[in-house]
Amino acid sequence: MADALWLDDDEMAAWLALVGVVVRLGPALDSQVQRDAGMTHFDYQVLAMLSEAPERTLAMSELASKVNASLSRLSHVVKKLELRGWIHRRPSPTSRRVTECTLMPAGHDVLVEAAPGHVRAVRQLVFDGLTREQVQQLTAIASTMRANLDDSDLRTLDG
Amino acid sequence: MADALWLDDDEMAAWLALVGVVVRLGPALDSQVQRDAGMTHFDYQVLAMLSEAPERTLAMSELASKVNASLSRLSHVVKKLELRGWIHRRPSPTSRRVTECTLMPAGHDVLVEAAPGHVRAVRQLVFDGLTREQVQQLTAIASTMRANLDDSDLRTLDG
DNA sequence: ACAACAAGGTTGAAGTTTCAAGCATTCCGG
DNA sequence: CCGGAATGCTTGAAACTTCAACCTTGTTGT
Repeated sequence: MADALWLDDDEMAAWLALVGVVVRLGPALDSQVQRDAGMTHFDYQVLAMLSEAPERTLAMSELASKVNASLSRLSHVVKKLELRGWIHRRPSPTSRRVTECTLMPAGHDVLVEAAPGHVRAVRQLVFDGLTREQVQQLTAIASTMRANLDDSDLRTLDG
Repeated sequence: MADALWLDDDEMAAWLALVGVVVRLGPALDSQVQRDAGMTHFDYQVLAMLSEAPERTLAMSELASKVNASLSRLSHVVKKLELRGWIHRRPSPTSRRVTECTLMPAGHDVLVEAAPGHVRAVRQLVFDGLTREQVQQLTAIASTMRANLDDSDLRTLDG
């Protein structure tokens, strides 16, 4: 391990800027959705994914992977959303170990009401001031990083 | 506000890629530092910032802003780290309402031990596979987003 | 001086996330 | 067809974060 050195200037600048964004983006989206719809950004994503699914229904596992969450986290959150009457859970007819979640009308309504504000927020917080070129650069960069992150899950990072 | 439309294809690609990164980066760093040093990435940052400060000492407020945290969050965490003997808190001699945190030798030791692994992780997770140009692009892009995010804190995003 | 207000911090409760364990169901090799 | 392993999901406890309330100390305006 010859590379125990810290980052060079360019990298450090990028690192600090990135951390600044990562640390603020979540909370910023959270507080916007919270204000507009009384729920978490994560709750919102769950409803949004269901609304785009066929029958507005997905198995827990599929839903979990779409919202980048652990099954455990999702299970807790879905329980909460079910209590609010926004989602319904039932054992799948086709396989007795899967649970299907369906977006209820009440959930769809609240989603529809929250959506415009959320879109505006994403535009303002993320894309405002970026050129079209930068948007494409961002895609490339983030995709590379995403691949790095996925790799490390497997090769537990030890080297 | 005529723009209640969702994102176009380029933007959507960037958005998904970005969310994928944002959602994985924190946990990935967390689990690395957890494994190597039995603490959170956030704990690590606190120790790291103190280690770079003059006298290895900072006021709570300064420390909070360096690690991008609320004072409340920091207070809870510092209490925990103090219990572990890594940090010491004392009222400032110069102003009776500020509390100073100092990194203790034990804290420094644990930090030194964790640092190389952390640096390796950041390199592998973030910079691996990026060209030098992309690193600079990233800085520009993230800085713009950071500015957007900071603005929105003030103008509460209502339009 | 004095009242109001801002700044620096802490705390407890409530909400969220993670962690480890557990249960039932399905798949697979022999 | 049997036993083991993997899959899908839930749960309770522990850890963490946020939120609102509160205390104390400085500051400001009058």
